[in-house]
Amino acid sequence: MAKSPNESRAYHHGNLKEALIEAGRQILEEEGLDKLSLRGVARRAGVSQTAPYHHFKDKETLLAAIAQTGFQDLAGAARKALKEGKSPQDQLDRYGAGYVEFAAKHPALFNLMFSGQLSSDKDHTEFLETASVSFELLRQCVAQVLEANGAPPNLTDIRTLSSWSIVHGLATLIIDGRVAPEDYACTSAKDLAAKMLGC
Amino acid sequence: MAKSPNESRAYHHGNLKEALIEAGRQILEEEGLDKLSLRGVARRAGVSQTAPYHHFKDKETLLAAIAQTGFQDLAGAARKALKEGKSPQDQLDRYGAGYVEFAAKHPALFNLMFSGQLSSDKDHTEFLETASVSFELLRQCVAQVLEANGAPPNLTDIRTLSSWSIVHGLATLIIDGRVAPEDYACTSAKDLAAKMLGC
DNA sequence: AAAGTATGTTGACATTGTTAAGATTTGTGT
DNA sequence: ACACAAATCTTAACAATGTCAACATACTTT
Repeated sequence: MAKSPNESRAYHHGNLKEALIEAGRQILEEEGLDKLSLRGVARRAGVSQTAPYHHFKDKETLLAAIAQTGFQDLAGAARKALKEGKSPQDQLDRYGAGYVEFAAKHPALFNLMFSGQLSSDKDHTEFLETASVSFELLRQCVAQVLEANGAPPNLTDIRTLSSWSIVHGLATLIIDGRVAPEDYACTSAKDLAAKMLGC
Repeated sequence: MAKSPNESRAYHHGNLKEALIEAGRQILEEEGLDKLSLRGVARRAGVSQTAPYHHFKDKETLLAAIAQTGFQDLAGAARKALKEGKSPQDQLDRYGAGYVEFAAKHPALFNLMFSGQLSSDKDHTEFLETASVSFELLRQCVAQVLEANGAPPNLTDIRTLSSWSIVHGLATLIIDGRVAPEDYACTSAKDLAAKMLGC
């Protein structure tokens, strides 16, 4: 019933869907979004040009699936930050640094994740749910910081947005080449994030 | 020697270069970046498919020129904020609100301006200079706020980056559909920016 | 007016996203 | 086991796009 990755080449290809997502993500990270073509993905996966259409409605749907894997990884980084943080504030700082670090390490993927073309037209409900996980974790983190500081909890919404904005803004500015960590006496995007959040 | 816009149709077309930029910006704002093709721009300008190549090296160069007009407008909004602000802090708040408002009103253009593809490979020096004007204005603004608060001026760099990050982050989150002003009891992106900056 | 340059057009090519039609493999009911 | 439907994959084809080459026309300079 479920796919059996052990049994080599169980079906025509095994599980092409995941192979296409993986191939697409590789091309994306190696060559950028504009070099990512459906045909190129199929080529790397070793199948015909139109094979992907049996697993994805169109190119945008494949992109959404690739972006979804990015959101899963981003949520993983967030969970790690919350686990390793010594205090609510420390958790929040680690969250921000991890967020920016992720963006700097996967610029094309990060841009795709927040490209905005994936949320409007089509379905992508599953994609949107995955995308909201990191945000919910941030929200919990901010709520704890407010509680620890004795601040009213009705500030949670707007403070969460503030925190998200500042780390997301820094991440995009670095990715797009508008800000270089070296200009701020920092050796990495993560360092710059920590420095900025510490002000 | 110089072009004479008065004399109607002075040359073959008058000044195709600016017409192409204008046509491109229209298509960009009406239909989005993925619908913006060189051929489409040429079509709207009423010229042949390859006419743009006599004014722009390639599509990316045209996009850079379009983005440059966006940075000019953004700098105009910034200047207006600095002129109308009653105090350094008020200037800074108006700058942020204007920044987000501009992004919300020109989402596709704003995304293009910060797409990051325009700064790496090619020349685009003129484009980069124009792009840095808004940033310099923000820097002056932040410096005045610090001075008014008696804070040390060596914080200017990092504080400017913080301010830029938070408004830029909010702008992109709104543009990409990750944040809706209505979810924060705001009627516009500008209002949400003001609300957030006031915390 | 001649020559040269700037600007514009037509034609062509490779690449891309996508659809249509057909072939092959897998699962299902008997 | 076997026929049949569903899933999966392939080839062929189409329109659209970015770009180049070759050619034509308009303007400038002398």
